[in-house]
Amino acid sequence: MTQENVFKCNCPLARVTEVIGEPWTLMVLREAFLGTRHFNDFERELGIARNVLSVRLKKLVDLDLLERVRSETDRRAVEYRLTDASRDLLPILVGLAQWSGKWLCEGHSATRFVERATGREIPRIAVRAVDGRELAARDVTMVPGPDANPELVARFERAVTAAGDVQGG
Amino acid sequence: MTQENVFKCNCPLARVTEVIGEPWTLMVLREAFLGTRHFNDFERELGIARNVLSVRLKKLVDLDLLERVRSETDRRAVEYRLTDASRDLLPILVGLAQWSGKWLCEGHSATRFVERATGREIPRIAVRAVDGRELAARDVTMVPGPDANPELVARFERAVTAAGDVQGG
DNA sequence: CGGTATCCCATTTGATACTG
DNA sequence: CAGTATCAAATGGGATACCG
Repeated sequence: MTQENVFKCNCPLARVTEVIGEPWTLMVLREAFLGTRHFNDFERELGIARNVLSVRLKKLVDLDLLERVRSETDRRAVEYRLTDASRDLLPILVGLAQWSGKWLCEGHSATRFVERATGREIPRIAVRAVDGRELAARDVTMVPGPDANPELVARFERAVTAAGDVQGG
Repeated sequence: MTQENVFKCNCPLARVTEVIGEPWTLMVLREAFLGTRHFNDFERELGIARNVLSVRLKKLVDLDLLERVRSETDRRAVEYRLTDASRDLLPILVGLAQWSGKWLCEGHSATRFVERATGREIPRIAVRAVDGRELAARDVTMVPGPDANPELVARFERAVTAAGDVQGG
């Protein structure tokens, strides 16, 4: 099977690789969150090749993660702006940065996320139950939804009957 | 500048692309969360080429995201198990799946995350302040930590002075 | 079972030059 | 400013065969 087939399956995690799986894309989004709006600024800040940047921006616009609008102040300029969808990525970006800082950067703290109003650090992103309790990996499980493909459903059932510790390890 | 240089900078978000940026890696982790432990099972479930899988597993072990242990039941078999670091990715995976389900899969619900004990759906992953309030993009900002590289620090300062809406758009 | 080695091929990147 | 066009080079995936 080829990569593409897996990604086209009904798994949302697979589909998300379209976005964050592409090299540079996460960095482009970071820039957008940092306030970068213009093609040339993305290029300069990231040092990305112009053709690659062009393709990435197009795709992000296609996916509705960036909005391409003509600047109001300078009619010749174009601005790439965050959308509701990309703004909704904030918990992911914060979570990724926190996780990376903890497990990949080994104590280095290059970036911290803080609440703008108070300056206080954002607590770790966590999985919580409806009542707010924090949940560990073993407390959580995936179940197939109505649109799951039959293969995945079968796998879930096998996994559940085979062992209780699907998550934990 | 080449891609590698950017990623080697002190940005945790950049470093994280080493993990989730590689094609297949997210899928391998998904499999591990689903209980897959053996080389041949990863291969079969994902349809990934063996050489690629080999490289991915090695890297994940290198990064301490998988632990390679000899099976206790069958001495010849090898098991790849989740580690504390990879288990700590749960909020990210849940968040990504939720986000993808909402913005990429357009109403399709192939997978749902539920609390194992109650079967109730996991609420959306969110950024919260220390007191538990949910924060929006505009409420959050990044600040350079002690180990930030000077360039990023300068950019933050420029961004802050230039506009109040670094995040919002 | 758990890989490694090899080959071929497609894609993609980066650099650069050019355009409206 | 905001791209497009082109090209050489590197990378990286897939398939397959082989090995302890």
